[in-house]
Amino acid sequence: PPPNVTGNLHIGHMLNNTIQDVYARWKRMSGFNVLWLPGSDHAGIATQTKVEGKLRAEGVSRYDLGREKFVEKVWEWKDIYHKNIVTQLTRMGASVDWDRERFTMDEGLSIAVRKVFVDLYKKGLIYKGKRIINWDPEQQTALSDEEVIYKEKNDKLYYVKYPLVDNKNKFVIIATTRPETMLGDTAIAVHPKDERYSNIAGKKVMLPIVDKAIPVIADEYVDMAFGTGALKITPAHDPNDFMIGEKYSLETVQVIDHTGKMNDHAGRFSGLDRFEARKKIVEKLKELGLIEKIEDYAHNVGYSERGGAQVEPYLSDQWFVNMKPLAEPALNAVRAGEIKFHPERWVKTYENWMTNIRDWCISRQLWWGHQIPVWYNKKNNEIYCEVNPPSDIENWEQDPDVLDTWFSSWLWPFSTLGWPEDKYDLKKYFPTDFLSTAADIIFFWVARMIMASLEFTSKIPFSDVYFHNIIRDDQGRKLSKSLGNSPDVIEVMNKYGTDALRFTLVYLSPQGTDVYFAEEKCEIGRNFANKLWNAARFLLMKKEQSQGANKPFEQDIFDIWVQSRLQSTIKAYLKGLGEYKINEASAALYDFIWGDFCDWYIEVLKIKANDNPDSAEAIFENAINIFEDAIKLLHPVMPFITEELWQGIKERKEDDSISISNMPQLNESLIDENTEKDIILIQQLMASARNMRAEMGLSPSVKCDVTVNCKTGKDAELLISAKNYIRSLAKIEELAIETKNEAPAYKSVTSVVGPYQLYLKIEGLIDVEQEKAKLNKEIERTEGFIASVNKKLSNQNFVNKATPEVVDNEKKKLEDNKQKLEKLKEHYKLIVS
RNA sequence: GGGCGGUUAGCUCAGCUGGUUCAGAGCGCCUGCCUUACAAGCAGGAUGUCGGGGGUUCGAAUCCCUCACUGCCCACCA
Repeated sequence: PPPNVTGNLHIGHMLNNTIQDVYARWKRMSGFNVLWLPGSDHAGIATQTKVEGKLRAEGVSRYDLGREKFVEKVWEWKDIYHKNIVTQLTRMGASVDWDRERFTMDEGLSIAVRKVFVDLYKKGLIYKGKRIINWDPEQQTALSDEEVIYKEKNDKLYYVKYPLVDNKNKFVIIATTRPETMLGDTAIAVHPKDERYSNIAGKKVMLPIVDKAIPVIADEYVDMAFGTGALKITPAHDPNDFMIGEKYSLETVQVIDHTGKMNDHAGRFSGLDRFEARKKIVEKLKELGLIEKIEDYAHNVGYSERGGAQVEPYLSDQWFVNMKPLAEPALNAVRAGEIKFHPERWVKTYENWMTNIRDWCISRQLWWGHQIPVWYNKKNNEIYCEVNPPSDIENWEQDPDVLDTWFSSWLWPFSTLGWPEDKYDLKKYFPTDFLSTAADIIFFWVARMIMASLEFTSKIPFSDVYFHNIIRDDQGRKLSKSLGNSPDVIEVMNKYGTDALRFTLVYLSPQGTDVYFAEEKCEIGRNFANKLWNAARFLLMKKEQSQGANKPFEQDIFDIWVQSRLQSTIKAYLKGLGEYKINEASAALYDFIWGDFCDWYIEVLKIKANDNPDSAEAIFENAINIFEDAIKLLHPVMPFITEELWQGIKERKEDDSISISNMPQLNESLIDENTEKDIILIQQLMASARNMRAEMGLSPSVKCDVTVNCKTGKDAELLISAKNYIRSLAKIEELAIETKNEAPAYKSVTSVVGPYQLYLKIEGLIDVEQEKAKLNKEIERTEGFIASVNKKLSNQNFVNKATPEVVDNEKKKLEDNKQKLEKLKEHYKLIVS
């Protein structure tokens, strides 16, 4: 999807491009031929506005330059910003195919635009019509409905008295927010059932100031409850009034011109700005005693999305696309699930818009854009609409308007691949698979691409659409230049690293939410990168130190475990990416690499290598292989550091790259849930031992003695298999693993972990009172737990209705905790004695 | 007016196809560690009536209803 050429990459683009890059790299490493086609959009109004602004600062207007010169200036601007975008995309590591880069005003894309226009015109789906459209009086161009942003504004509601023609002492009072348009009133409307006006409907009132008699019509459109129940009708300056005007064949009188100033029909107000005129007209009405009252009134007012000017409903000749026929197949494609939205809820939004779709105003009175391929014959007003200009060009004049930017963007998925020619790229890469975009352009762009694709290629443009998160600042405010809360992406990359930023963004972005971002959050990614770096450095160092110690080593429980964890991680990773939950995929990697591999496996290997010096190199080589798999999985998110590490951990061929290596395949047979559970138990046991040490105030350098009473021989075996690791990692000198059920002879503190009762030997005195209190608390908690399980099990409903496994589980819980309670009580006695 | 979200530890959020990885993570905070990869680190710890109320169920953070607050989108009454 093409970014605009109007400015710099911001943090939202960064997220969007990272997401796209993750999918491109992931699929590429999974054996697919991936095309990620870069490009940029000429962004008609936005760009023209910027360039005009720049010229204005130099004291030049576009009219001074003339159309041709001005457009040249815009191309110059485009070149600068385009370079900027390329630099930034490269910097963030986007693995796009630069050879296929496109711009919406390329020759090829321009042909596609003209072809589409001509086809639609010939099919009768494009027409020119005089309508009320949204007019930007500053840019002096028409806008589509989607380009108008409504904001609440505090205004006034003016109550104006219109005298009856046949009785100048009687009035109809209308309420309006826009008194300046009254000069163009051609009727007054009331509701047919409104008794207040039943004897007035059909009569005439005098339009004040203008002193013209206008009819009072009765129409059900009028809301009796609003204002006075009487509505002034200004067909030239209000879309609803225009409708009523057509219905009753009312005259349209235009009083505001294309610059937002009052025109000649405004009489003595002619030449005034619309807002200035409002004041003057209200003054005049006051003078005439025709203002009943003025109230404060908050209402929604439309502004130009790009320029910010208050939009004027304006009657003019414009080009429109009849959207209904295009919308229907596009709606069906999404409803039928041919195109899937993620998150799915956007389907409703899409349906809602598509079912109420209105004609699209595509002509813009700008100079920057695709000029409409329509020529008018200078002599006979004949119309010529073709991709190429007429041969006798001197006899024709081209329509001066350009097309809405989106009229080229909506062709992007196929116009960039050579359409309308059916070349290799189009055959090979179209339809595409994946679109990632911001939800705010679902109507502007996504919906229209679907419509255009179906209309012109009979194919859907893409099968999956991901609406990415909106990035806000850490207080939840929108990022904006005026607030100064939009981080400079390049600066953030300089400070924390590109990979850190990329990782942080996707890690913090759960599907379908707004993300509160602050650059400090990049510490997450930076620290993670640092961890990776150090882990790799350590593994390599160890491997080198133990060169030649290649004796095969025995796989122990931790070796089986780490393989299982790796496979479980791959599974979660694939699931996350498949469901468009990149945060879950990246969290799975983060947890595995940091929590499992670094915190536990590497620590275990230190011990293992010490115990088996002949196998040391083999042990670390094996670890490096696992690490290599992990960084391959991570590569799509953190391309730079993973490449660097991948090159470093093994000998590589020149020109080889992790980005074209193969993703590790999921091997579910290596997932061993029992071993994973066993290791969790061992980890908990160690944590408990460490905790007891800490609570006893043992210095980390002091070793201690521990006895563990196991419930069964099998439980004991598990500990024996990890005995050395437990001793080392929990700093235990003597570790006695017993299956008997009595406390050791030495003085100790105790704790219970699953089937294990731990006793930590205490030298000297212990604080009996403190220990008693602790035990009491634990005993109470256990008793409470037993009571609640008992209650559950004595509930016949539970026993009968819950699944057998759940009931058995409860029974087991009860049994375990009863034993635990017993042991705790025994120990309590021991301490007290 | 219509539609769609959100409300879980001080902060930012996971969990939401109902039942021990069901109360979690990161940051922040407290304690102790320069343990021979990493102080951007390691070990340990504290903190929540899972927005209020009601319902369904043997069982609800998880499903339903309702209220409150909050964000967004669409339409727009002059």
